[in-house]
Amino acid sequence: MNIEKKIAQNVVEVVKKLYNADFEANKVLVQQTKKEFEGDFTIVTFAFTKIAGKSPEIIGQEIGAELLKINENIENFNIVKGFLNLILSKNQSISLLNEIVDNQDFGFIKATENSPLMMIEYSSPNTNKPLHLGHIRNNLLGYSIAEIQKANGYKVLKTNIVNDRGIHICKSMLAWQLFGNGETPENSGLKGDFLVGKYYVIFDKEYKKQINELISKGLTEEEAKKSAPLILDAQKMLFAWENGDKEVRELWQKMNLWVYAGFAETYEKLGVDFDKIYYESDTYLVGKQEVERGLAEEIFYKKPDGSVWADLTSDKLDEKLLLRADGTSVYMTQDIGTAKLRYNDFPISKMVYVVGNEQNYHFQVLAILLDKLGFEWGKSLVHFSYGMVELPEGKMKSREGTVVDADDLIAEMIDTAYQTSKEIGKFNELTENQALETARIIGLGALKYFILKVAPVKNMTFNPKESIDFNGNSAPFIQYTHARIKSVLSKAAENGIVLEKCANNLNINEKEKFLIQLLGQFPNTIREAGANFSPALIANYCYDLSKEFNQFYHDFSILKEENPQLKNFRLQLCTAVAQILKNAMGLLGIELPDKM
RNA sequence: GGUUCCGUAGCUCAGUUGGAUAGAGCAACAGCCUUCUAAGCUGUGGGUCAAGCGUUCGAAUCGCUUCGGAAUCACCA
Repeated sequence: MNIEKKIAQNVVEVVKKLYNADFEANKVLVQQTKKEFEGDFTIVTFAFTKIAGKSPEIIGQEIGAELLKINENIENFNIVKGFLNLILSKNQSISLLNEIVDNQDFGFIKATENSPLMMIEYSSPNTNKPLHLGHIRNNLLGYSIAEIQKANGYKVLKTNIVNDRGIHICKSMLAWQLFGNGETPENSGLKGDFLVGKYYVIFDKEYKKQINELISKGLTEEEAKKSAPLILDAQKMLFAWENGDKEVRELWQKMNLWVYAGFAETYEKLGVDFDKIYYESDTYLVGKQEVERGLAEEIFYKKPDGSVWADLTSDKLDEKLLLRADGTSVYMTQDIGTAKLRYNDFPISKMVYVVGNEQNYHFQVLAILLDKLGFEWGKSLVHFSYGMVELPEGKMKSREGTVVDADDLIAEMIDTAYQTSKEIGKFNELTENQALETARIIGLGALKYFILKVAPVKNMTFNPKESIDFNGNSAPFIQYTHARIKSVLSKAAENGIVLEKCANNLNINEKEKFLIQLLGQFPNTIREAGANFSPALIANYCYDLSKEFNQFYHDFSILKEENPQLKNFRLQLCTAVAQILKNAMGLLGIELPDKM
């Protein structure tokens, strides 16, 4: 049991004894004492005024005195208004430090045979264009959430549903047939996803031309959009695809493979991966079957034109289309099919969808539909919704060419990291290969941290003109802190210092004590980040810890400390900070270099 | 118009189940490299937590109203 829980438990006992009242342990507020006050943990005593019928100060006095008797870790206390500040013994801090150094996985809960399985879907790209900044946020959040849930003891499966069919890919295919002149990634040197994206743009351009021509001939915009030859051909192609037309299927396969190769490269650069990939071309038919079943069981209904609908008015929502009049499936149909397949494949107890907040409504509906279809897990699905990434001028628009491509951004970040590092002389003692690797870690770290430190629900602004920060609250700052610690530790090793457990009776200072207690907060931070699906909590914890350590680093000597026991202690403290930073940043998918 | 989300310093953002004097970074200004890595440290200035009302011993946090912004309400995925 950790110290906070124990204190809370003690308070319950004390309250029972003093005031003869029952109080739940999880309602006792025990928090790390703020730096400006003396103490390690603080109990808010306002909560007990009604029970005790006394002033918060007196209650603090009384509880404090009793706690002193029953908890040997509590050495003293003080009271400021309604706040009872407990001062823990230095022994407690030192044994906590020993525990952290001893346990490489401090704060992590290991999954067992019986742990529940959480499946996390993220990324879910369309196959008609390259990944952009918005996808980066999705991928980073998805990966990080998966790591955080693993650390919370879940078995985790990362999955991706690839939107590989539909009118969008037909548009690229058609444009490539008409204007491609046999261009391939091999003969053009273009990355596969960019090549396919290029023809998607060409389709759009040509389509617009046709629309404008038709409008000038007197059609309304609406009519022109529907009757332009290109869109008709694309629809024809989709129909042919659905009917298994050999030629169309072959072209489809070929171009999708180009895209997958491109995506694989981007995923690898980003450091994200998947345990199981689903393709909509495999799941949409299953979805249709499920909808047919729902129709047969009168959960859904058919309109005169033949289209199938779900009536959600009893859930205060609208009607929802599930199958078009011509029998083809829509987005929702596919998601039902995908869910069915997944639950057939794995013993999932919780399903998480990492998808942008523009689809809040969609997932609200999906949960209800799955529930209606009799899937017990439907209602409990989690839509991990996140806000959009905006540019200073507003949303990214492909038409205006303001889309920030993932690959470009990654390359730019790494390049900036390389230039900056070189300028300030960080690479003087590194080989070129080491320098490149370090720049990769720093550039990518800066990008990941910049995105993950923001609370997921919020829209965030990204300014491509101002490069992402390498100072202050940033990954490079944390990486730098880690590198410094590693440097101190390796110097200690060079000097033949062998670290051992810290003795209990050391006279450590307040800053050191605070640092240890902060390290002790790591398990709580993981629990909270898991419960709230918030990598941002981890990011900000890493920053706090790094900042705290940097101050410590400046104020106290480590290697030059003359008392050998104290030197050992401080080196152990360094070890613990480095270890926690590495584990915590690992939850964000951010690497920490030993040198920089 | 209905629904959902957001609004905290000039800018970008933290602020944990309601708790102490609302915090960082960037930008500005002033210091600190003969001392374990200056991507660092110290200090100064900067706030009606969008506005109002309410609940509470206590509200940036909870509730209601108003204002501002975004998303969605597609036979697009």
